[in-house]
Amino acid sequence: MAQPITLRQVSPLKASCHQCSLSNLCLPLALNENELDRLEDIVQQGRIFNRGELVFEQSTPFRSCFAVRSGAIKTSIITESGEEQVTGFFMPGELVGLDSMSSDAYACSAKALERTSVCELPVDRLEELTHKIPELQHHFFHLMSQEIQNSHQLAMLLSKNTAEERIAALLLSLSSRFGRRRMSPTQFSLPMARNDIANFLGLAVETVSRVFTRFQNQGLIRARGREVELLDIEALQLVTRESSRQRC
Amino acid sequence: MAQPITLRQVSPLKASCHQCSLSNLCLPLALNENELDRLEDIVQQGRIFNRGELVFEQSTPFRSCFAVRSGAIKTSIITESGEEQVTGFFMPGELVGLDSMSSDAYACSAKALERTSVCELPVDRLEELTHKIPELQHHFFHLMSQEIQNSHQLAMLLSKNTAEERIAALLLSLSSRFGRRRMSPTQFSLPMARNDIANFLGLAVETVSRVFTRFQNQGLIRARGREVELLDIEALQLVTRESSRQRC
DNA sequence: CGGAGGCTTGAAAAGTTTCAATCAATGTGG
DNA sequence: CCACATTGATTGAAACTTTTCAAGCCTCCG
Repeated sequence: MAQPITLRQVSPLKASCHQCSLSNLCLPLALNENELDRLEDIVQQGRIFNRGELVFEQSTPFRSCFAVRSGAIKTSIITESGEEQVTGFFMPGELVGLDSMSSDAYACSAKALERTSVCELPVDRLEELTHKIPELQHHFFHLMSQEIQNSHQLAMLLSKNTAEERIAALLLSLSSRFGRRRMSPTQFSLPMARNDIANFLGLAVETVSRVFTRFQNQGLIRARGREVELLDIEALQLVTRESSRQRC
Repeated sequence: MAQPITLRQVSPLKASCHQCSLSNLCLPLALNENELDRLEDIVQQGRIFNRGELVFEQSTPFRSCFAVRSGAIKTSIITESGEEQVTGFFMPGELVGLDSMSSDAYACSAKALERTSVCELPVDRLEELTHKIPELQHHFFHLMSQEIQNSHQLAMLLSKNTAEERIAALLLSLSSRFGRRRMSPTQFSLPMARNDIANFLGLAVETVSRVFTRFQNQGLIRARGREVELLDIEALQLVTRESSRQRC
């Protein structure tokens, strides 16, 4: 009984953009059957990275973008002085590596925060394909543009908002990103350490810790280590907009 | 004698991507003659905006990107609460509007900081063309990716660096961007007000002012209003890397 | 000339960082 | 299997940077 199934799955790593649960978040959006097939041809699916493993490393030759299937990835830049700067967290359905498309080397390193499965998209073949399929090119422009906007949002958060506002914003962002998947938007496990959060948000670890406990005392969240429960989402949203309220 | 020349220039606004002095900064990079012609067909050159005029406005239909020919543009987002957040300054040879390519409306407003000349690139026709010319598509991916990296750089500056470091970095950035043009990298006129600088760098105007005078007292710059002279570029570079030095 | 806006300066207040110490959780080796 | 080392998270108090508020100055332009 297993035989015929095995035969049908000769290439098990190749046959699933069609039924991938991430498809509307990830690339295939707006492609027809035929085009999806061509996309699948170039996608290497099902690569697994364990917690702490590098998906790619800054300054090594840029070959591929990676779509997160499950798990989580953090990207970071090592500055000349050796400091790490976390530039982003990537959840399932999100595409890592777009910021490297302007050079021959990766602009940042990408590390798996937990056991993580990704699809690899070699850029040279991807560019060929985007050239052949206008919708895919459009989608790619879309994704990159979105990345620019995200980064602007982050810059805004960092330049204008207090520690509480930044952390509330991060929690809400994670919540909605979990929510888009089948997971609970109010109760989840943070894939990253306090250190990563602090680094990403431009704060000291101690500040992050203090804000978490402050939120907890105010009944906004319940946090034990990386386990987080959002108890009052609306209040958290209010926190992120606090900066506005004051100036009106 | 003028007649035949006039005839050749029937469309004076259309005939200059070839000899444009910005061509290696801007789009035409790596295109052949024929391709350049096709690019020129879709580019509307020579639009002029006066100081303070909007090149495009946030939330209005997204139609075009704009390449700065001369002058300077600032982009900014108006948040729900009505605050302005400056997201970037664009100098000659730079492309404005890439962050809007993910939606049907402009993600930010673009305002001319001084009398500014731009080339308009309608996106629908641009996407057609990038589809036809792989090099142009590649170049566009390149530009957008660079924009992501720039924004990450900015986020880094905002999250990790002091007021002095931020301002030194901005001055050096402007310097190198002026330098790439025919202009002096050490003596120039800031196109933006202190207010814009402060907003962009996430500081209070007063802080910007103080740092300027501090730099002046230290002999790093000479500043009178918007006129700036960089007296000691190496020292300024040291300032930007000060954060590194401390941690080693 | 006078007003308006932009720029500068000072002093107090606020928020965040830094330093230091403690605690909890986890894993290792005796 | 328990003591111990290690790592990450938390808490407190002092130090520092930046903001805020307030006032004055300069300059450009009607």
